[in-house]
Amino acid sequence: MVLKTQKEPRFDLIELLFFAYRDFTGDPDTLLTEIGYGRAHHRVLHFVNRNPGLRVSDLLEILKITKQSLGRVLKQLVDDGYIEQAPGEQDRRERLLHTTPTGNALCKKLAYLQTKRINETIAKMPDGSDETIRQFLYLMIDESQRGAVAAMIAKKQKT
Amino acid sequence: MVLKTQKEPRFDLIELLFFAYRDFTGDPDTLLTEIGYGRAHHRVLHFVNRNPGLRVSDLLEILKITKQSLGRVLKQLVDDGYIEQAPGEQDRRERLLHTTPTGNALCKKLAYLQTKRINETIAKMPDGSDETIRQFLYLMIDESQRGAVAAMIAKKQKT
DNA sequence: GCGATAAGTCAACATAGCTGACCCTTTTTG
DNA sequence: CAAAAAGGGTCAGCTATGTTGACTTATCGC
Repeated sequence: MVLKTQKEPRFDLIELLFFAYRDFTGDPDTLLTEIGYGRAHHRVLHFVNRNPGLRVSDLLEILKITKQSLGRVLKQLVDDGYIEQAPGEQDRRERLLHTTPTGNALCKKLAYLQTKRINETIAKMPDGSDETIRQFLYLMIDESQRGAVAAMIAKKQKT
Repeated sequence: MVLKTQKEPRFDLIELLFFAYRDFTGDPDTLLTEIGYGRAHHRVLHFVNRNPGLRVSDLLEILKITKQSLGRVLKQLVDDGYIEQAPGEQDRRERLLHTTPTGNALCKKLAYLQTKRINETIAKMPDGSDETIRQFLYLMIDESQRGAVAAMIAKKQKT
């Protein structure tokens, strides 16, 4: 008897993930385009908003992009008054990042669009689905990264 | 009493989706980079493989990109022998697309990587989670698009 | 004082999207 | 049947976002 090394390809979940993620990011994309920003700006704004006082090098670690790539979008966000930088108190080489009230407002607006889609989806599903979905997505993350993600999510939501 | 228009932002699911999708696409990305391809090639190869005899305009509809953007990657895939084009029998203006055996093999290899992650995840979850996840992802898709996605997934898996 | 670290910057390049303007072939339509 | 429409291809140029590599400045820690 032949021993199969794995079941059939899960084209269903592969394709569902593709289309679901496309539409999930489509909502904010529309708004961002209107103000001349892209998805890169969204990511920076989001993670700075969620981690006030973040160091530049920590942000690079989260986004896994280079200093030069970050530099371009971060400079725009700072110039446009969405993000501010403050020297670290202990270590004055650091530029601790945080959103301005305007930046926070934009971030909330973008999060609202995505939350709306999520809430509308979950409202159509049986009770308890929420936890199953969270668990699935969490376990889809590289094991080495799960701790950091869990820590960020556990933070109080300073909206 | 103030009536809230919505619950708090779902930062947990927003962030889980971001990181899960990043790692989900990271597996094939590594392999693709080795052969000089990007995620754009993967998408074209995947959808042609899943929909043999697809017309170019149908592919544009699925990917929602322009003819010119598609042209670049499609040309490479054809030149490299992963995809072939055949004139339509009824309408000879059409160029019906299908993968070659080599193209199918590459596609399977890439699908294997993603399926592995999915299967390992689901193996850690309670029975029945599978259906909840499928339902969630399906409902996250724009309502107008769901029919087309469901139809594609329902196809027999000619791996 | 000196090497390491945090951050910023300049230049050049690649990928993958876009618009606009054309062309060729084939089908459809008046 | 001639003209319009449709399927597909291609050229040129632009934008967004990622990459390397090299260098500067300020500050920290030993």
